[in-house]
Amino acid sequence: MAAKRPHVTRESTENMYDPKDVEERWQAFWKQNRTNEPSLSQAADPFFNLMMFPYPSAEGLHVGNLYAFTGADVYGRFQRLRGHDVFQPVGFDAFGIHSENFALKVGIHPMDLIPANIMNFTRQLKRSGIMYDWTHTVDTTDPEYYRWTQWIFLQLYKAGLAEKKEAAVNWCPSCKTVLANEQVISGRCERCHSAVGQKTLSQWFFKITQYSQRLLDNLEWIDWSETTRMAQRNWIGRSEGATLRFQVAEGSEEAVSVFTTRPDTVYGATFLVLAPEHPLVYRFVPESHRATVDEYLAATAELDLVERKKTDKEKSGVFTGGSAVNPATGESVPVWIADYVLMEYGTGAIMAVPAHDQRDFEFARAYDLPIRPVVAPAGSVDQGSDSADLSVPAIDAAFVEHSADEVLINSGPFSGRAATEAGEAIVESLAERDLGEPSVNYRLHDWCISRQRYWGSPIPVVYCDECGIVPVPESDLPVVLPRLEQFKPSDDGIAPLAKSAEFYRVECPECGVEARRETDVSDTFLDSAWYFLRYPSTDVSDRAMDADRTRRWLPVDMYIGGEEHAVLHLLYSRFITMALSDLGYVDFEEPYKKFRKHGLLIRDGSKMSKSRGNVVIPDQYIGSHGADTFRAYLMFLGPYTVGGDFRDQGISGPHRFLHKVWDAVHSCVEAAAGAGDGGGRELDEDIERKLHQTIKQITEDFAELSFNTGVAALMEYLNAIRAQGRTPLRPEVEPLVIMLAPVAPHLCEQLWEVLGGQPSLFDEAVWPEYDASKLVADSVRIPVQVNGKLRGTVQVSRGASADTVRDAAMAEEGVRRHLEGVEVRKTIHVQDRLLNLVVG
RNA sequence: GCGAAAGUGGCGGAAUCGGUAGACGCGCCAGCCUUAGGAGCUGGUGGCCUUUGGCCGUGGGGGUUCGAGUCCCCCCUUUCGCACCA
Repeated sequence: MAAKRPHVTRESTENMYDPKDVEERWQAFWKQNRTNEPSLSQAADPFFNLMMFPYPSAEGLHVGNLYAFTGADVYGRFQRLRGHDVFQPVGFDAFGIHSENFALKVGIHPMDLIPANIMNFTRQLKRSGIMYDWTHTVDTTDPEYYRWTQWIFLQLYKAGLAEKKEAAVNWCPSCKTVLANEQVISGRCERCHSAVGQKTLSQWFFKITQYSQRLLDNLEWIDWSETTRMAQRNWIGRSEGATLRFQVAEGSEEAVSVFTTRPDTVYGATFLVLAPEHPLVYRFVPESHRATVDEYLAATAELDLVERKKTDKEKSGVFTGGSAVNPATGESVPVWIADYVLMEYGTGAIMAVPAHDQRDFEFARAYDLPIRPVVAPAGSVDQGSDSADLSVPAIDAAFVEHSADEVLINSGPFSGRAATEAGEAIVESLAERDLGEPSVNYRLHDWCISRQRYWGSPIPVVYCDECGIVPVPESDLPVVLPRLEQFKPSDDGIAPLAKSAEFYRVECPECGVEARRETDVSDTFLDSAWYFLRYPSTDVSDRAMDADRTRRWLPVDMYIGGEEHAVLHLLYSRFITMALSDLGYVDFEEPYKKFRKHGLLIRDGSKMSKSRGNVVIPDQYIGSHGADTFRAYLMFLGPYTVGGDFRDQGISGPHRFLHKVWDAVHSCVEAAAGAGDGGGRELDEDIERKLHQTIKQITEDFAELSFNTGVAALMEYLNAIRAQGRTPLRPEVEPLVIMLAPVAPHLCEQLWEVLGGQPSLFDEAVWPEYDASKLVADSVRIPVQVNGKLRGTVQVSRGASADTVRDAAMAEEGVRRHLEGVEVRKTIHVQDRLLNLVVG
């Protein structure tokens, strides 16, 4: 039996790693010493590390929340160890339909439920060791918070950015409230997935569309995940084209405007289609057609958005009986109504060019309307001629190409010109007769913020018969949400607060006559659109934001959150910030310097859900393994920005690792005490190189949120220390403790102290720097290939010449065998990397 | 339909200015230590074969190259956005 290698493991059982003890001790220390509370008014090197605040559900903290927070926390602690003053607050996004529905279900009032949930969340978060500054939290349901949400509404109102208007809005029949466009996913409510209908109601809108172009332009330079920027770009949906006017009769003042991206095809516009909701619909309907039109409009009104927006259904529509004038040809074209034209996009009316638009083509086929080709495929007609035949070709689809190669036909003076260039010329000529102009259209809509629900911030407005809409004076804020015992939403679109005379009866702030409060509450997304602005100023009671602190801490340095908010929260908060910037309240227009999305956790290969019964309860694992192990496992199980698969068995790897780190540090200190030195002897060259390589790797990995490879590198480094087969030395383990600290903060605080450091490590320790000259060895082992296949390796000194390497390679048995009887025709040598011998 | 990302051992995943594929971890196997072990330690672990050696191998098929997981073309699959957007 070979001699046993000395174990790094310690024999003694005192000083066993007990996560529970260690974690409780350091959590108490942090609290007592205010370790996680940077000086908001004086910090020299501020770094605002923000994570999306949770909705405090009754089920408690979900492992998905904790995954997100842990990654953000590792990043924040890393920045702190690198010398920044890190402000890392947390709060609760506690208003909203979700809480309200849950409260209705269990019969507990949200005003009782939410504080209990928040307490529970707070307890769970504190256990997990996240570096929150608990002295600066927000709770969106606290009147001291939503007072400023209401204040923001007033600022936008005064600036003309909030407007009450009657509009066809999305109505969720199950949540019994209107929804913003962003909350309708494929025709369904994002909350409850019911098919959304449409209602015409008077609602408050924020004019986010006024910011469309700026919101789009800034996407070019903000440092965000590319996929998120893409999602916003798509959502804003800019398209360039022209607005053209089809007069109701030759020379009439009255006209139907259409938006088109293909003005080059206007000569092929053989009919006009209005959305069923278009205000001019009845302008075209003679008595003879009234009945059929009525019938069609009634039928479409019945459809919910899921039905209405099905793209695979047959096109349906009805002839109005009227006609309008094609501005290019001067021809009279029939006006139709069809539900494939949407009131919410463009002008709610289109010029139909069946030959060159697939939808128009299908509609024309269904109703036997004329199809006139005006764009010829490249090469099919001679440039400059107009010889194409006017009969409809036997095509079964619209021809939609339009590059510089396609040529216009049947287009009067524009025939024979390239499609792209002719389009601009046509618009120009129509503009001369005031029948059109170039225009840009956006998909983005104004943000409907009214909600006919109870659990939200009241919209601070009063309606007076004398004065009209009167904003609540700022000095009267907050408009407090009263405790209503009956707060069920109703089908009629009337908000629960409308049943409380005590709430809505009010004197007009301007003239003093009896008036009525707005009884709708605002969208939860308004609460969350500005919460990060409040964090540094939570202890300031006379304004939303303290100017000095805002300047010091904002914009946010790093924001980490889920991609699901790519077009909701992230777009709204950009808009609110931009508006506040224009109003002079902040001096930046983009709220987040950097945004990174994290991935999603799945469990054993499938999505976590209550119905599958595979939801991970963090408490259970923190209880059994400790928060540090749980954190390390979450960070290790996959790439943070992609997500990963949570498997119970996997947690033991990081658990063992932390135990080994504990043992290594203790045995180092014990041995050093026994030897009477500090354990601070010189490192071997190999381990020193490994250390510097590790520092480089971890520093780069943590900076780009690659926590899984970072943790792996720490494990590898510890393996290298242990493989030396002797008691670890202080210069080996000390950097390990510092670099592991972001991941396992409690453990490392303890070990830092064991090493003789002054707590807190996060105040005292300095993130190690690597020495580039120590990254590589003097001698390197490089692979030798013959015809690209690996045949051996050789050890040569760094920088060795091709000849030296080849000589060494020739001495290798495995290489020589493959060179027998053949001629080396070519030698590829990449210095310090590889030698490839090409033989014939 | 459009757009984006991704397909690597039994599993989670490393490695993409082209240069020793499978780091790290789980699991598994063997040994040690133990009254015992679901603890700990040591070693091994992509597949196949005629096993001091060799062949194959990163979804499939082509290509470029001395050399391809990585670059190019085609195809398949999955996931996620958007979706009658005029």
